[in-house]
Amino acid sequence: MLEERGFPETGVDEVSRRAGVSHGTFYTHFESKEALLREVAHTVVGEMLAAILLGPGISSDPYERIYATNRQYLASWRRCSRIIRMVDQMSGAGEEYRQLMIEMREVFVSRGAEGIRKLQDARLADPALNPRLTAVALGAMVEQVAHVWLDLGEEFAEEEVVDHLTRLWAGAIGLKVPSNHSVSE
Amino acid sequence: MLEERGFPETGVDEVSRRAGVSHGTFYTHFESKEALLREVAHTVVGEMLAAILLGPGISSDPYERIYATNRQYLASWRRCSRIIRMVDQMSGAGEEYRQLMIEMREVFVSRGAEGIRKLQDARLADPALNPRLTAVALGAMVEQVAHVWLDLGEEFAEEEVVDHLTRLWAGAIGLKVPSNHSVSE
Amino acid sequence: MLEERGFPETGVDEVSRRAGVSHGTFYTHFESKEALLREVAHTVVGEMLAAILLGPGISSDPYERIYATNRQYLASWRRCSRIIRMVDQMSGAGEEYRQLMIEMREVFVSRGAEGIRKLQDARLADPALNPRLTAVALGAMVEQVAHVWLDLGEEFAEEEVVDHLTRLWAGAIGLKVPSNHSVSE
Amino acid sequence: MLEERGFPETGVDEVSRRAGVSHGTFYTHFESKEALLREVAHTVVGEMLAAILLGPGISSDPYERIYATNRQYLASWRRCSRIIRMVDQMSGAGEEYRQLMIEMREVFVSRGAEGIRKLQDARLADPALNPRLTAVALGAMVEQVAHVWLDLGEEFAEEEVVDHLTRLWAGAIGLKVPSNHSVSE
DNA sequence: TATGAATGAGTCTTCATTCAT
DNA sequence: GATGAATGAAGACTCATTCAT
Repeated sequence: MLEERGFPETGVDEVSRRAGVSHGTFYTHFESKEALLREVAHTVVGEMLAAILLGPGISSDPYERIYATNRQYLASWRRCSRIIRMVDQMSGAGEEYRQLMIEMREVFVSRGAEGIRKLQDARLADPALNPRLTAVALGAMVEQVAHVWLDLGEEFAEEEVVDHLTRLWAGAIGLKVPSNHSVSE
Repeated sequence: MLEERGFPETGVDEVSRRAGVSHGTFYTHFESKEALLREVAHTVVGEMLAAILLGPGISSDPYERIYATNRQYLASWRRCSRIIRMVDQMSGAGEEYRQLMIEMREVFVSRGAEGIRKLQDARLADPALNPRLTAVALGAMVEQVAHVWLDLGEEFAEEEVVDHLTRLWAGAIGLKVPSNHSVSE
Repeated sequence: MLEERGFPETGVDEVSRRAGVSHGTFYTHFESKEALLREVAHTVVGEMLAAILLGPGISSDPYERIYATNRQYLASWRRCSRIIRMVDQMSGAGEEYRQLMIEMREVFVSRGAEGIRKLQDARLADPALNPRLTAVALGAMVEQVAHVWLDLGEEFAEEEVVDHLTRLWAGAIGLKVPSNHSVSE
Repeated sequence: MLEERGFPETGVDEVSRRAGVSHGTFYTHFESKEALLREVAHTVVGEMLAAILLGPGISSDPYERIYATNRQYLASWRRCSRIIRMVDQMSGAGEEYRQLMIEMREVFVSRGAEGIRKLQDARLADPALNPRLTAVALGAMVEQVAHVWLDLGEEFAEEEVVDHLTRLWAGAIGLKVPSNHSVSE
């Protein structure tokens, strides 16, 4: 319910009530309201990372891999978006949260950068691109599309979203889109 | 200071103190705390829109235009990011703010989609792309890069960021990057 | 509008607005909000007294006189009730208002007592009654009936109310109700 | 202390302080400041009603019964007057309070009217009187005398007040005062 | 360990009053 | 004299936190 009303707007009473305990009991489990967010944040970020890091070598085809990762990411985001964004919001207020966001993003970015670098080495991607900056930008694209699509109600079919994100990503780094990949997957 | 601590965490007292007036005076100017955010939000969104809508026909070269728009956007974002993101945060709580975000995004998205459609008509962009979804995705990329770069402290040179965003955007839609645009420019 | 919302609930702004001046101007006319009530109270009490003291020797028939006075009182009350009751309310808070109520009542009571004494002397009223206490009680009856009837919405015809008050008053002091006074009069 | 300063002038802080708890605790017991008045009002009205409805068949002599009821009423009023009048004051502002007053009065009035009707049927009271209007008027007399005497400081002996109220009431309805009831009783 | 009454700092808001124009 | 922006004390109410049971 943190994800529904935001951290400052969510009261300890409400949290406790939904957990089926008295608000007094809350403090046997968490040192403070902030400690709750800390815990939740770490848990969710962990889940997010785990989800992404799992689906690795489904395929050796670069395009397939990008596609699989994007699909994965969107699925994870659907579950975690509210909390992640809440932590992102808090990053304006507490350095701890800023670090948490940076850490989380770092995993995605470094994986993405590594992948791009390999494609460049294999002459499959534009060698002029800064791998890290490119990974940041394309990761940002996927993340923000997830938000706009899932949270702000842009109406697209999931297939179409994943397909486009992958095409755009591939096109952006100069990876030729294989002719056998159609919009309908 | 709204942008520093977030809306719920910022007290009317603090706003007033920084404005050098008593908290009573606050209510001479704003009907309520919410009215302040409303006013600020509309103002900032207006500025954002104005800034973007200005720089039009700088060039007829599609790549140049994308480049100019990205530069423009980043400059605007630098001034407004905190407020825009605050409104975005609030969009989870109040429909009004959600609408504001949607409206603002709509302007960017529809302009972008229109541009993409024209490029497709001119055979300069991949005709298989859904113009709107593409505009959403690439707009999201620019927006989120601005956030990650400016707010979360990824260290890149501004030139490099603008250059890459433009390359990626161009590549994504299949616009061939003219040879005379280099990363070091 | 004091009479509509009560003294504590009526703001200086509201008073000023209705008077068509700025709230700043209020203080050129009244020293304070309390001064306003003081002034209004004195004025209204004055009107009330004036109204009653006017209609004197309409008739020499005691019953007629009681009747005329009751009718008079009800008419005055209709205009002043809210303010009078407000002052009565305030009498719990400020001695000044208590005095005002006492003064006002004193005029009615002493007139009433005087009338009763005369009737006793003329053997027309029960000589066992304490004139003052009787005047207090019967005055209280009229006053409170006015309130219950006019303010709390008991549904009676005005004629009937005046008639009954007079009958009751007359009967209470042992004044024989002349046979030619009917309820329908 | 509500009774001392009136509802609008009494702060939650003051109530809490006198109750020996913090103002925060107030809201553990009452949902709002208004809820306090509501509760107090209902309680007091209940007490008032209970007190009156108790003393029933002390005697079968009509005069005695009127006397007993008046004494009873005055005693109850002494304890409740301030709160009752506060509710009466509030009846100008909130319909709920107006209803409360009307309900309370209704009990007294209907009982009084019933009594008068019986006396009329028994040829002991003036048959020309409207029982309800008469009950309203005489009830109003008792109520307001209680206020003037107890709250505004008219100096009378309690015995004398009860005695006179009874005489006046009896005389008003044409009930012959038995010779064995003296003023000094 | 669980509870929930109690706490009190803190929040938004109102309003009588002042004062420079 | 009239104005209305500014003031700040005060009000009702919230809520994270504590603690006796």
